[in-house]
Amino acid sequence: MTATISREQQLIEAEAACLRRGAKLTPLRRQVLELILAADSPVGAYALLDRLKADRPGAAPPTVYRALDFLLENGLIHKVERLNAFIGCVETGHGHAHDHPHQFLICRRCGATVEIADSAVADAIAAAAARVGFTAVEATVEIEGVCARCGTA
Amino acid sequence: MTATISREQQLIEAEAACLRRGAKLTPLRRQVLELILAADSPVGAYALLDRLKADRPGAAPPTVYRALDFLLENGLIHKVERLNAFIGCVETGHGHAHDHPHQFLICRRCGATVEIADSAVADAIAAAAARVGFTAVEATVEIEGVCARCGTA
DNA sequence: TGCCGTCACGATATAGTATCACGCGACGCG
DNA sequence: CGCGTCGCGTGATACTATATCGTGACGGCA
Ligand SMILES: [Zn+2]
Ligand SMILES: [Zn+2]
Ligand SMILES: [Zn+2]
Ligand SMILES: [Zn+2]
Repeated sequence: MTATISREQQLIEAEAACLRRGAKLTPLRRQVLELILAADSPVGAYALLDRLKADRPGAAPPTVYRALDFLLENGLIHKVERLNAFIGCVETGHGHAHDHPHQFLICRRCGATVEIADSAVADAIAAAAARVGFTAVEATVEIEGVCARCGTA
Repeated sequence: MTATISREQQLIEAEAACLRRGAKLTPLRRQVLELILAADSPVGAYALLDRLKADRPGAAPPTVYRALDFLLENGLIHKVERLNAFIGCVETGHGHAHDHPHQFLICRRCGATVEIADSAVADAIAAAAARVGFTAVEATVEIEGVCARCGTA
């Protein structure tokens, strides 16, 4: 399972990024991040809460939402709006910017969700916005369809 | 107020589109659509419910959600995922397709949300998906930033 | 050392969004 | 008339997210 290696690398990257930013990846926050990275699809806040309760019986909604806020602010995870769920950020090149252009591909059959960072899409969006005098700051792009695996099967 | 004229035109278009599709725009559904078109920003389901209750004291969540489902299925409105709110579709050219490529521009200052249909964005998205073997069916594109009015002010 | 501000987090309550399940009456059709 | 479908009323429930208060740990600074 190569995914395990990638997950651990992501955790190491995350700790490094927090160090650079002066942000504290506390045990609780790290544990929530681990839970998100361990899942193979986006995870809802209450699913995280349930899993968290195994270790921390006192965990409540604010516990997980505060951790999620931290992880979002530090660019370690993203929210998938269509699913009300959270997924780890795969971007490691630029040091987990607070916010970077990205898009999601969501498979309708298997639920797999992958993050891509296509600059042509980002450019087209910025251009379309500028054409009507709108200054784009951030864009949610969530593409539903059928992934390669499900398409051939 | 030219918007009023546009709204009435939208309602007429909506009725025509439903006739063509064999769908029934009942008084309740029409009223919900009117409420959505009357608002100058996207409206939440419970805001609609509150306004609906003025006329229909018995209205409950399923009342409005069923109407919203109908309007969504018939392409008369869209959901803005980032806001958990609904907005009228401005597309009248192709007869309110069940589903057409579109993008939203959401102003962070004034909350104004406008729908555009930029084919360059749609093409870039389809191309980016195809590049990784993904067949795009539908895409949510919600662009946050500053609108022309707020940018110059 | 003592004071103080900030921060992470526990704990309780509440707000906001969406769906389920049941039933009934209107309508269209054979 | 018998029957199926559909629109919608009604009550309950599930799911998602935030508000508020308190407390203990830590770090800066006289
Ligand atoms: Zn990312
Ligand atoms: Zn798939
Ligand atoms: Zn539209
Ligand atoms: Zn504005």
